[in-house]
Amino acid sequence: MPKLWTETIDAHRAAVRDAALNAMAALVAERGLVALTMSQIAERAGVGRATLYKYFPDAQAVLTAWHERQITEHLDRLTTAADPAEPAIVRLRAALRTFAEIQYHSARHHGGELAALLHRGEHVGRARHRLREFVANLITEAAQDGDLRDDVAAGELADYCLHALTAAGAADSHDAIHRLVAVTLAGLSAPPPLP
Amino acid sequence: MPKLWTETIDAHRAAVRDAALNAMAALVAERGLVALTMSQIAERAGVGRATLYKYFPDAQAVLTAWHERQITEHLDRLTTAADPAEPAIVRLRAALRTFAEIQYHSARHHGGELAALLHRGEHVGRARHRLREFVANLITEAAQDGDLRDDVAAGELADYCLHALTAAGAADSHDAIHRLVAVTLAGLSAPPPLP
DNA sequence: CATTGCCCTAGACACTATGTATCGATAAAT
DNA sequence: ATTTATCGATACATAGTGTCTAGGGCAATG
Repeated sequence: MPKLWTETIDAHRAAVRDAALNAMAALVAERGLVALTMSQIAERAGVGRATLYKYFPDAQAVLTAWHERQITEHLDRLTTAADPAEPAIVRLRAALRTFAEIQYHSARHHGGELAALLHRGEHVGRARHRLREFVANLITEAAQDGDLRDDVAAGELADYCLHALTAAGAADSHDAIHRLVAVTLAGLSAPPPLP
Repeated sequence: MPKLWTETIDAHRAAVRDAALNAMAALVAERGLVALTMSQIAERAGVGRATLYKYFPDAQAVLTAWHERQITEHLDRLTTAADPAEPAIVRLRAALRTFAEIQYHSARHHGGELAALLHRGEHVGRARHRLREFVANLITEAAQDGDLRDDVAAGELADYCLHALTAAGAADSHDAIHRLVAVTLAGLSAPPPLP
């Protein structure tokens, strides 16, 4: 069984990697992005500084990896947020609500800077793109059902949704989140009155 | 006339300060936020490193000052975007359109990281708050005219608007910006159908 | 025109962070 | 028990930080 070998090794590597990402998030939350250093990440993660360099080449790479992990995790929660048997508009509503909740908690646990960068910036790449496509597909489906406007491309509407819902980070209550989701959905569902 | 003295001194200080902020923006755009250093800012701004420390205590302070300058500048453009004689809904539309244009250009000139942080984060403070209040007032007025929904607080709607329109940074054309503004306004104007 | 203040530049300093290389130690797999 | 791979520690040259001091430039006074 050569499997066991790589399995435990990989498990350890994953643990160290996770510790580094968590340490990074905590440091940014309390000291800001600009002051982020490899030394502090290593110390906070309980790992040798030289060892950390074997996992990430620099602080920017740690930040990028954290982004990737967060967005992947968010995507998992979104995809399991709704029963696949429901109509698209219901699944969309559930996904958007979940996304808003994530933003709400994310803005509180990590600092504002991390939350702000989470769903922007080119370096995020693949995971960010999958998130956008997931929402865009739901929108396309719902539009085919006649539940949403179809005069704007689904991709553009998905961008609109994801950005609008980041306002949940500034919400001051759970009810405010629900109102925000309702307003955002109104932008999607209302057909244009008269050009 | 001791006035002349302070006038030219202040003019010089403002020039150095501006050069530092511009240098900072350029550096972040091409090297990223994490790699921002006082040395590079000073060099790029054509100013002694020790001198820069008399203007800003650290790199974070330069970043914050840049934010403040940008948002103040944006607010000026928004307030002059519409004829005060027009009804509130027209002024709101003009302001939102202007804001979207700003986001579009901002995302291209400065890197994604700076644009992402621009309208988030607590350290921005006063200017950010004024921007929010300006939009909130327009929304309140328009709601009183019966042109907008009044079932959600104007402040929450203002947050929704400003976040939704940051999607303009990802737009790929001028027409896309117009569609985004229309969708965002639809979220504001549509009264809830039936709870 | 010389003087006075102010501010800037430049250089130096001690300290911390970076990135890399090497070492013995540790722990898993054969 | 031996091999293999990683780890922590240490070391080192380079770069960034924050502060201080000395010297120069320039506008406003006398």
